[in-house]
Amino acid sequence: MKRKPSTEATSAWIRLMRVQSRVLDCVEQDLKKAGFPPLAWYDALLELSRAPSGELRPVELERQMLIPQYSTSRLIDRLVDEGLACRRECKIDKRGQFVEITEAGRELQKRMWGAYSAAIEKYVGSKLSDADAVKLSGLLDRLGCACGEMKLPPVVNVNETSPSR
Amino acid sequence: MKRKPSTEATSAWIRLMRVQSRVLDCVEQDLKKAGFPPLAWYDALLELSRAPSGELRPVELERQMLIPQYSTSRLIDRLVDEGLACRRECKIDKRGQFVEITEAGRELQKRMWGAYSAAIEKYVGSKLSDADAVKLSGLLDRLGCACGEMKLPPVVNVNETSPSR
DNA sequence: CCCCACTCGATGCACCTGCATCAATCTTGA
DNA sequence: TCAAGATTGATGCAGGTGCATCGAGTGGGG
Repeated sequence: MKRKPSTEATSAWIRLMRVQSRVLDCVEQDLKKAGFPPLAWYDALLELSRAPSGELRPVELERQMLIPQYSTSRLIDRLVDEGLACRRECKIDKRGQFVEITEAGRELQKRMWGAYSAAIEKYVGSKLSDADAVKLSGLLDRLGCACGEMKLPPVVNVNETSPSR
Repeated sequence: MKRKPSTEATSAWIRLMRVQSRVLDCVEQDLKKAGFPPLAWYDALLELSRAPSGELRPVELERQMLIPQYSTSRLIDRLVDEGLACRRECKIDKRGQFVEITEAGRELQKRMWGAYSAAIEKYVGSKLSDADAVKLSGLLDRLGCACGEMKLPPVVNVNETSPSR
C-alpha cells in the first residue's frame, strides 16, 4: 500500500519552500535596490576570485555552482559583456577555455559582499541565535544529502568573504 | 562600525539556498518525469479546489500563493488554455472575474498529489524523523517571520490533500 | 593511424519572470 | 455628483532558464 507522507515532513517541506523564497526575495531586493546585479553573478565572481590565479574552466565553475552547463555558458557571456571577466584560450585543450576575473570583477565582488553580508545579517543572523543557526544547518544538511552529493563546506569553514549559494 | 554577519548565520543561509534548490529540483524532476505540469500549477489548482464552490478571484489566488499579480494572470491563462479552469464574470465588480476549477482540474490536482506526496516522502520524510521535521519547521518559521507576514498554517494543521508551497 | 565515443562549450527555441504601464472600473470625499 | 485616486487584471518588452542539439576537439581501441 502507498505510504502517506508524514504530516511533519509535508509541513517542513512547505516551510522550506516558502521561507527560502521569501528570504531570498528580500535579500535580492536589498541588493537590487543598492544597484547590484543578481546573486548568481556574485556567486560566479566569488568562485573565480577564489580560484588560484583567478581563473577557472567553465566546467569547473559549473560544478562549483551546481548549475547547468548552458546556464554557466550564458552567465559567463554576461560577465564578459560587463567587463567583469574575460575569456582566455586554453592551450592544453582546444575545446575549452579559461574564464578569468578582471580587476573590475574582483572589485564588484567585494562591494557586493558588503551589501550581501548585511542582508544575511538582517534576514538570518538577527532572527536566529548562533546555536539555532547551527541546528538549522545540521537539519538542512541531512536533507541535502538526500539527493546527490552536497558539495558544501563543513558548517564551520566559511572564510572571510564567503557565501556562494 | 559595520557588523559582520555571524559565520553561523552565513552558513545556515548557504545551506538554506542550496538545499531547497536541490530538493525542489528533485521533486520537480520526479513530477515532470511522471508527465505532470510544474508545481505552480498544482499550487493554483489546490487553492482553487479548496475554495468554497471552487472559485476564486485572481486577487485572492495571488495573495494565497504569494506570487506577483502578473504571474497569477498568466498562470490562469495557462490553466484555462488546458481546460483545467475557466474564467467567469464577476457581477459585483466588473473589473474583476472569478476563476473556477473544472472537473479536469480537480482530477489533475488529485493525481498530482499522488506523485507529489510520494516525492515529499522520498526527499524529506525519509531523511528526517518527525521530531526533526518539527524542529526544522520551527526554525524556518522564525526565519520566515523575518520578512513580512508568513501566512502559513500552524505546523500541525496540514490536511489530507495538503501542500501549496 | 583512424574511427567512434565522449567531453566541452554555444545556441535556437519555447516558456516563464520581472517590470512598467495600460484601460476599465470602483471608491472616496468635497 | 463628479473628479481624483485606488484597485483589478492584461500585456509588451527584456531578460533568464530548461531542453535539445550542434560543432569542435580529445582520446582510446582496433
